[in-house]
Amino acid sequence: MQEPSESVVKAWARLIRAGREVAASIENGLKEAGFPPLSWYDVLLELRREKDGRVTPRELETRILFEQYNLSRLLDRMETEGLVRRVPYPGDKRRQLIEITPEGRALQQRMWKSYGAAIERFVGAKLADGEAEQLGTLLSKLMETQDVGNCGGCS
Amino acid sequence: MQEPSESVVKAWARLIRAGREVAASIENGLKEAGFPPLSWYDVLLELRREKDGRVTPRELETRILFEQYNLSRLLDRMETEGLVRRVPYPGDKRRQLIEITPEGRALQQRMWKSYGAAIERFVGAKLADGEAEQLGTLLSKLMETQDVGNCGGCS
DNA sequence: TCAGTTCATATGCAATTGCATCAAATTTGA
DNA sequence: TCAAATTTGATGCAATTGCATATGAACTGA
Repeated sequence: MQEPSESVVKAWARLIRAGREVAASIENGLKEAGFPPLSWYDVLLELRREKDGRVTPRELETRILFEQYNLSRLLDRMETEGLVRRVPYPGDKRRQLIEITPEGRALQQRMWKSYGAAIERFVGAKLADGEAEQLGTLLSKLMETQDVGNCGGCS
Repeated sequence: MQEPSESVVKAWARLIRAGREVAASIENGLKEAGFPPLSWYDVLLELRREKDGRVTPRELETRILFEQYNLSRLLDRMETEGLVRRVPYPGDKRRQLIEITPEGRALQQRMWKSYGAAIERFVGAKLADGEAEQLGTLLSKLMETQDVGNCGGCS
């Protein structure tokens, strides 16, 4: 086993701490403005990005990194509030499509006013020109299974 | 209100996603190895860093970014497991000191074997030389209230 | 074609978190 | 010096999450 270097440990610690701090600040702002949690926004945004405003729960799950059972219940709550609707998936009775309602679209737009401002305040304003780009690039290296490994370009 | 630039939004999104992905991977490893969650480790580590192995809950709270009531209950669980002990704070009967036990120290050490390896695997191995340093520097800009503002260096 | 497997979603129950509030001890300030 | 305010920590209760498993639908392969 390989011991991580000091700078790696520090990067990890800061990743977690910065993420939590910024997320807490942003969530706070939303809550004070009377909005639901960020996870609701994430769902609404993913749906809004689809031309027909529909996605399967499975797809949503991977996009917003939610556990299946948690998403199922989040959708329950959002459906109760009239923000989304469950509609049958043509040709497969196991599956379903989650569809955003007009109320859902409206909420997403209202939330963005508050959310976007918070992102600018707690992220944008703290970084100099080019640093956001740089940060994004570095973070993307931590994501996904980028271990090509056994078959990188094999024919 | 200021709209965040695209690169800022992307950096924010990746901050959250990368944090979650890496944290999930690491927590998974710990769980599979039969260890408690990371929050337990955080507490043990903070205590171990003190020469006498003691800190007040208030101090812990800010160091590990835990809500007071959540920390109170986390300490309940850890105390039940014999990893920490609550001892009276001399001169103030409201306060207390959390003290790490020998079992707590032992657990911290065992956890580090697994935890350190995971950090190296999911963070260190994904970054080239110097990138961890760079990432840490960028992330630190997002933290703390760096708005000196009203009294920066006033006499 | 049908028994076994896999897939998509839901749900009961326990653990954890969030919120509001409490109780006790200390500090403040008139 | 004492009432009011503040600080520290705990706790009842509701909401959320995690885990295990259920339910029903669709594939798979002899």
